[in-house]
Amino acid sequence: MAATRTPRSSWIDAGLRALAAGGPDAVRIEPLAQALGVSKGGFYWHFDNRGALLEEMLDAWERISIEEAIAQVEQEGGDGRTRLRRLFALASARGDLLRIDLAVRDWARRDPAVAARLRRVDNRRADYLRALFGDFCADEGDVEARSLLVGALWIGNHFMAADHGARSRADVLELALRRLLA
Amino acid sequence: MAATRTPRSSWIDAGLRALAAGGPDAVRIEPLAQALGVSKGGFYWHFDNRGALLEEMLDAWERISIEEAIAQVEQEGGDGRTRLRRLFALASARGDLLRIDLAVRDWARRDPAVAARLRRVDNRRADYLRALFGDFCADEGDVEARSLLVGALWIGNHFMAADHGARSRADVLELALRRLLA
DNA sequence: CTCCATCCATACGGTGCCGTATGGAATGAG
DNA sequence: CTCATTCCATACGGCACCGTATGGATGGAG
Repeated sequence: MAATRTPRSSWIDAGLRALAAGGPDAVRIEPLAQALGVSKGGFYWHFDNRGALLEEMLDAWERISIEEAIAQVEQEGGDGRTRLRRLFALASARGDLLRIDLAVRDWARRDPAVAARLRRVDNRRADYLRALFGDFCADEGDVEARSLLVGALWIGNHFMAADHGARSRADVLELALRRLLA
Repeated sequence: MAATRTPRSSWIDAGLRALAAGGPDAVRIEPLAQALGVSKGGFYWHFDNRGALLEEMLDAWERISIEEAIAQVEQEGGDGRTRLRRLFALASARGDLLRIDLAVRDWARRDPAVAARLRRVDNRRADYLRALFGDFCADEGDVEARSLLVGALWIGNHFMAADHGARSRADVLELALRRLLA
């Protein structure tokens, strides 16, 4: 075992940054190498090709996303409502993860393999949401509808650009969230 | 005036198709020409460069989106609730327009000029939503929250991949929509 | 110190696309 | 028919990136 100057993880991290900034088409080897201050020589020692990097980027994203959800579960408690609030706040706080998440979601619309990964992650998150809503909602259909609505609110918020007069987007978001937690 | 074998609109339409299928990076001149069965020779007669095509594509999208909204308004009537239902159904029906819309939304996250256009379109749509919800909602904050929620539901739905057990996505969507129209 | 695994620089050929130049084909006006 | 306008084919130079090949550099194991 010798040293590891620019390990795999460096390439994956840089790739995820590029993905967040410009989508999958922006993940190019030579610019990545330049951003890391090296030449692309080492890249092809770590990875077979560009596709292999994309795969491992998605692996990392999937793992992080699930760990993240588990970390939410194991957070200090509270009832369903307060935990939902904390979840929503934390999900918006990690801006870097959020941007990766949004990029992957758009990517999934074009690539079935990515869509399958997204499905796994979203099913995990949906399970968690169902559990939290189930804490204070009796009807199962209601739980399902509210889970979809908070998910859509969280995602859709970042894909809409409308103004709200005197109110800020955060204000309206708060109003909407309050509706869903009623 | 001579003939117009492959007019501007052909290039714009083809560009919008490519945009819907693969995002802005997928709008390349030479593949577009091949798809149209011509060489790229004519393209550079119509347009200065690739950027000019992207601009005109966005012009067309913006115009269509607003006309589309106006067409909804001038549809045969009904109260706010039924018109909201019709709006939601029609917005999902035009799959080609929907895919362009989603692509533009992701694009807007990276390009401020696109974001400005999206803002114009979304403000128009938000105005319409406000008017419809105002038909049966007294509280103004409630109107604002519901408008954001239906918008987010419509968009977010296409960026989420979760399953819902026995229920189909359409079922849950119906449940969520019913909640918002209550 | 030696040696080997690890990582990097450089150079190369290949590909796909951009934008330009130039000559020509098609089409309606007169 | 004549002719100018409109559109297209082809060829070209340039650029950015991919993936490969090859020869090192670097640093820990022994």
